[in-house]
Amino acid sequence: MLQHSETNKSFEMACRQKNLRVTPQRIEIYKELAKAKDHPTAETLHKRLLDRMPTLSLDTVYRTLGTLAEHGLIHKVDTTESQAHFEADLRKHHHVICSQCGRIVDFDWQVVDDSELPEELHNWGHVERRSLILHGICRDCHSTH
Amino acid sequence: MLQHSETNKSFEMACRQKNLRVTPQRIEIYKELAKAKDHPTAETLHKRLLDRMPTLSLDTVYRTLGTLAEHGLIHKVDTTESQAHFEADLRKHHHVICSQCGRIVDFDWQVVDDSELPEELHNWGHVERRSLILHGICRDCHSTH
DNA sequence: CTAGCTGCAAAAGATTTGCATGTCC
DNA sequence: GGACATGCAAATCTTTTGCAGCTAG
Repeated sequence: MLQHSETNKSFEMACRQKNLRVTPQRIEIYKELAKAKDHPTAETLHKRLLDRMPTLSLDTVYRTLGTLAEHGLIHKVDTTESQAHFEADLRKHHHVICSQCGRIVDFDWQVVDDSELPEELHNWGHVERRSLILHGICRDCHSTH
Repeated sequence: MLQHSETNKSFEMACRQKNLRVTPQRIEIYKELAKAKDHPTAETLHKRLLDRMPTLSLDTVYRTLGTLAEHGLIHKVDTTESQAHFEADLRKHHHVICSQCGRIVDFDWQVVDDSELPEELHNWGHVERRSLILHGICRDCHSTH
């Protein structure tokens, strides 16, 4: 993740580096995503931003998230759901998803990050990122049920 | 995966076990998915089946895949795409996805299957399945570009 | 200035639902 | 026979696109 108080500056620099214009919408969308811990969808982010930016349109949120993801400034979470979930944290990490409530939680697992990939992949092509998804039932849902 | 020539029988038994009716549509959809190696979408499967079953409707394919996935007879692939991809192979395995062409390829990686999960997950809840997604550019796309 | 972004409205794409009919058990 | 599944059509949900005006660089 782009760091702490630096977040904004780093984001603007990253945009410039990719020839993306720095607009107030992009800054706010990025800031909102960066501070979110719940891997929000475009719609969720849009709702959260409406207070601050009453004229922000949903399609701008979609476009912005798409553009940023395309340029690697944010990530789309590998999810089985119909709505796309996003995150600004670019550090290596993985996700556990509760099949019941759908909540997505981050965790680290260096075994997955650092082990050499299996032989059979050596001539598949170039692997850029490893993303593990654990499926299960979280404690809350399990005790509720 | 339910085995070879047994596929059909096993599938029917699995359905009965889950109290799902065994209908010709379900059998054909499952068979088509089981023999596919490309993790097809509902629409793709539907097209493939239309020759054999001209009256099969797309919404039945959606409903059937949804039902089977819900009961664990097939899996939805954890994908960042808008269209859902399915597979009948229930054995532990993982996926590499080419960001360019979108093709999904299976591979095995026992390190991921067998290593003990990180401490921090011990009180998250109950993890049922591990699904690793590798993102990258496949050899074909890389040489083309 | 001008290429790129935004907002609006409308379209497209993907999936779901209501209902009448048909079929599995 | 009755609960469940299917097919059709229509609705819904999610995302994308065309276009005219606006804005960052």
